[in-house]
Amino acid sequence: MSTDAHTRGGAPGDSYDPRAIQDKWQARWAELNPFAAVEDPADERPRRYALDMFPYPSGDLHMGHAEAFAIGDIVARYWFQKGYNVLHPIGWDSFGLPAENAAIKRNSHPAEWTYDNIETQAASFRRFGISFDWSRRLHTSDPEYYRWNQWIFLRLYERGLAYRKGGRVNWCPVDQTVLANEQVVAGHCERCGAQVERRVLTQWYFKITDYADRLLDDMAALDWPERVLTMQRNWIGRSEGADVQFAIEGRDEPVTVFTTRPDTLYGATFFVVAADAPLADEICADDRRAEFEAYKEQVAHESEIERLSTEREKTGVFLGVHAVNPVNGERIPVWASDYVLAEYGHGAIMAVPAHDQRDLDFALKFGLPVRVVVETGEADPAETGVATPGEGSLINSGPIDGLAKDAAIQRITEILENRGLGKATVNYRLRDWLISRQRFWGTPIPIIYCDACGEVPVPDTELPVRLPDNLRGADLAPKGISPLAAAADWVNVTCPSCGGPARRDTDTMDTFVDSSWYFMRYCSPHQEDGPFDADKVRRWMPADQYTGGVEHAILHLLYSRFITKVLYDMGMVDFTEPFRRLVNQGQVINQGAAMSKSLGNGVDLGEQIDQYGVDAVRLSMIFAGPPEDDIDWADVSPSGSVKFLARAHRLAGDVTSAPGVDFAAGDEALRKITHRTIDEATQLVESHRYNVAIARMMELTSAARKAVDTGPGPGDPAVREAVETLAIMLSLVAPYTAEEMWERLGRTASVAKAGWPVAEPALLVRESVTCVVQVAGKVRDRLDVAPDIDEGELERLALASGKVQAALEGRAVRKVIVRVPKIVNIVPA
RNA sequence: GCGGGCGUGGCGAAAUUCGGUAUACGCGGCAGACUUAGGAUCUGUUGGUGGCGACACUGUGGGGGUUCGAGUCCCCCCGCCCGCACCA
Repeated sequence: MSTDAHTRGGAPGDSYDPRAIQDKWQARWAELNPFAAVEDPADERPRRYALDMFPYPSGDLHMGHAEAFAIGDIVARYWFQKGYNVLHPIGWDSFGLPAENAAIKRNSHPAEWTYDNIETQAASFRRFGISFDWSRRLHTSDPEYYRWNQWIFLRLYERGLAYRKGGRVNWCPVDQTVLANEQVVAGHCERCGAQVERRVLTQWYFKITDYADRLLDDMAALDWPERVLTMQRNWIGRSEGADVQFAIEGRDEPVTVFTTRPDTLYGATFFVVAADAPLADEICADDRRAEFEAYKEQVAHESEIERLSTEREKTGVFLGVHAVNPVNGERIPVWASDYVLAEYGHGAIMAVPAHDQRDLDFALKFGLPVRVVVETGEADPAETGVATPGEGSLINSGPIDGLAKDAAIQRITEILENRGLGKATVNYRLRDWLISRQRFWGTPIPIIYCDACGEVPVPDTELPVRLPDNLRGADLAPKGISPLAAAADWVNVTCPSCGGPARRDTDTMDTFVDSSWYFMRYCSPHQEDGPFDADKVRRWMPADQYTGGVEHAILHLLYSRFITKVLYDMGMVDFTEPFRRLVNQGQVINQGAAMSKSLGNGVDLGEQIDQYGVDAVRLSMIFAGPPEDDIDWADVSPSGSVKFLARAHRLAGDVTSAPGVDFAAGDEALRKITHRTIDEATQLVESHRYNVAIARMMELTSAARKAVDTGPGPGDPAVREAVETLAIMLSLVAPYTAEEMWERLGRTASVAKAGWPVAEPALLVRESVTCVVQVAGKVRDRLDVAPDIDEGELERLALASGKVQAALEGRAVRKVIVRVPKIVNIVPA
């Protein structure tokens, strides 16, 4: 017999050996399959859908995955314990660039790397003890999955929501593909960090802008973190205002500008066109051409960083032409500048320097006039250099003089509309979703180009358009066009419409298309005649909780909401929002910084598990703080978690009463603690304060220990009740230990389905409570009183206290506030 | 600059719903028990200052306010984190 510490203080076999327990129960769970969702429509238990953001299969699971899935698993396991019919699926977001890069490097096919990693992660998930329904596993790179991406694409195409257009797009020079606006962060590629370039290309788009208002309005009903909702709101960027037409001298067509302040139209003293907009080129006067071209060149070469700096001085050139203010006929000079964005609004603005800081900066730099048209009571902007964008009454503005801002906006808009010179309108920052990618490892776009028929959709019956399997290694190296273009056999097809020679689209879809509906596929993952079974989706969706990282606050979550609304409009689903509640877990960091190779502060999940066991790692993550807070692994004590779990485990071995014993005969003091713990822990779990719930479990553990050692003893039924309660509650975070405890208690697996305990109200009643007695707001005494003590009696007791009298120092009592039974505050004169 | 969030012991954090014992629970520290030993385990203790002590004073970023009573509500300020960033 070894002198191993764990064997002291208990019978042989009492040692807590996480690894042995893990191996044992992993095998048992594989047989029991306790977490399969039940599809039987006759099953009338409440249904719950616990959804986790599915992983990308890059290598093994890491600490971040562990935390996210541990949190999601608490919710799922709690619902299982409550007896609900729970859907808790898992799959892989398995298309994407890293697989392609790995294939190039290893001279192999992306599928090899991808599916190897999926197997690695699947094994790790099983080891990590997550309560998945493994029968629903899906991979977006399977043809059985991506054929439905293509099917959904075609439905959008039919509805005019998928369309091709030419235009300036974001191009990542490293990944050699275009990017959606959402994938450009501060001018850099969201994935690889390279500085994004501009290219003019014809690409496929999804018309998400048609849904801008619904995407905004429907947020009201979502139980999501405020910051995510705010980010989405900002991203959509709705602003109300008016389009106003300005005639340009020498141009037949007027030019429209968007403004949120049509009330300041009389204050427009110049006009600015985005330097890189075609309009600037078109209207530039001959004698200004050279100067303009030089400026355009300069703008084209400045880096994003320079461009984005708000500190930077304004630049621009006069284009030698004039615009005419539609309301007063005034001629104002037209300038070109890079502070006006070609992509937003109409790429041109009316400049009102008195009431817009950017316009004022420009006016002061180039000596343009400043005219105040809103009397705000502030100093003259031309003098101070500070624009006055606030409220006030209109001046120098003809028919709208004297009106307040809102009335003025309304009036001037009417005038413009009546004269056909403008109209009230809404503008959005949101752009359509660019989904084409010039890469291989993704869903082929199901479109064929025919010289005779043009753009022809692949018929549904010919789906899926499979990726060719003869491209590998260097064939996939980025060339600026899709590697698929090199697969001549694949590209050249006959036109589905006329039978003539035709070519496939060689781009693949953004992988965010794959992930924008996978949560519906989980409801019927093997469906062969559609993306999902509508009845089943109606039954399970929307997801009750969605757990994952905040990095998807805009991209994935916005796209998923959009696709859901499109499917709703198609009559395929009966809900308009896919995720009721969203939980963003914090990051796992180490020593104050994100884990990174360059810092050398990485923590390996597998090593942590080897050292402390799965349960201790999970417990440490959950106990460290609220789910949304970052966890600094340097502040966490997994060995402390092991200690606690070993204590709980030992307790289960100490219980000597038989399973099924009548708890009512047990020690009342311990029973009260148990039931109070049940009551509090239940509320805590439901309000997602898992760290506090664990604190309550620790207290129950200590109470049970005391009862065994120095109280009613290990045979008391109350001890069994306490330890069984502990095992069930612990099963949410430490499933292996809980299962082993359950078995040691003589119960039958699985503890995961044992049923969440219910507190008996009679045991929640307190015999006495502590009443705090304050004098002038300071605590002077504590009294043990009956919970139902009456006010007069409590006041009398409080005043009778020697400590209170001492604190009063003979002063008269002016006032006594009594809040039975918890507090008495005595206010001296 | 705009928007969102936050600030509590040596550390991670409780208490914030609905104003009512600030620091639960854990880590770390200190002391003790059991030990050949302890980096195991168990027990006790642990905000600060003063006092042998019962205790007293003080304490939730700073300042002010409301209240019998404020970590919690209101106003101002300071600091930190996140998002957006010339969006007309």
